[in-house]
Amino acid sequence: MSAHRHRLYFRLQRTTHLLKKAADRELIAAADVTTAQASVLMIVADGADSAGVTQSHIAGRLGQNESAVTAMIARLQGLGYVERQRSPDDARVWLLQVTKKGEQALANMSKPFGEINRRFDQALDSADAAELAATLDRISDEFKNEDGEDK
Amino acid sequence: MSAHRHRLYFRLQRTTHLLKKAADRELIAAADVTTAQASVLMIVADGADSAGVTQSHIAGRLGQNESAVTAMIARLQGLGYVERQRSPDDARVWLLQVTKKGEQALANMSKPFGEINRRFDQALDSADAAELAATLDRISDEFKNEDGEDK
DNA sequence: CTCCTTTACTTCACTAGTGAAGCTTATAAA
DNA sequence: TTTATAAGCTTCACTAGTGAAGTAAAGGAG
Repeated sequence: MSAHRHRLYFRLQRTTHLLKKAADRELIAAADVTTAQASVLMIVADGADSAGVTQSHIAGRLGQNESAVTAMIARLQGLGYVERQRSPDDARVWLLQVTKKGEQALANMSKPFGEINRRFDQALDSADAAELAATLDRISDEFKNEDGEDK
Repeated sequence: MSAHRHRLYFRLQRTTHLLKKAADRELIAAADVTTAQASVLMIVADGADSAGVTQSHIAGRLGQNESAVTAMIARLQGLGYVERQRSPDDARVWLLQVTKKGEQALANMSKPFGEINRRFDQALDSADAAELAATLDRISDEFKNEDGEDK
């Protein structure tokens, strides 16, 4: 009954929504990307060593459908932040890479993200932050399992 | 640096997204409403005593724009879950009320919500739940302030 | 009483996601 | 080898939000 008593679903939803709204404003102002675009861009940049990241990898990372990634990559391509080319090994998959313009956008993000994190740390002390991260991971584990990739 | 170290923004986003996805599936199956619709319906039902709830009240509660509420109420009206009539005191405002069909939907929600909360409680003990609620409220307070109504 | 600002809601173009259905390419089994 | 099944991506119709711009009614100086 604890979750019900604390209305955890609604609190989580509302807090995350507020945070996204604030973060989107700062990111758009400073780097001309949304937070959703930033997440994808960072995942692509992360796998830069491995000669390209696939769309299904991104979907798995974010817990989203592949159709969402298709649409997002189309927007990022349109903005000139990522490029894609067919994998030589598998004719179904696209390998994604961040363009120069994408790198620039990533660089421009660090300041607004720093600002967001500063505000986070203002609301939370170090122990709270660690506790929150652990709690969120436990909830994710509980709810990802219906169709959930991990890793 | 604590927030950064724990990638709190991404964890919060991902966990909330996963949770919404799971909750939407259960709610749609059992009550034929989405979680977003459920939130609004519950707020309208909450203010049932006061002869009607305004749209801006809902927007303030959820931390959303009024334009989002306009669209949502239109959908809920189309589904037959809410009704609205002009306030006698103020010709600008609509007073919202839950219909019989809406009450039925609310009744049908309690089982799936119970299920969601059961899974929550499986991942979290009682102390974690209280701690999480408090932490989320602190974050909300920190980020709602740019254009934030409270109450 | 008029003018000005604020409040309540709407409209529009846009981003961002879901789930179902479909296409193409890989892969494994008979 | 054929053939069935799975994997990677796409398309479609839909929900749900943002922010900017607009309309109409209320309220508060002067």
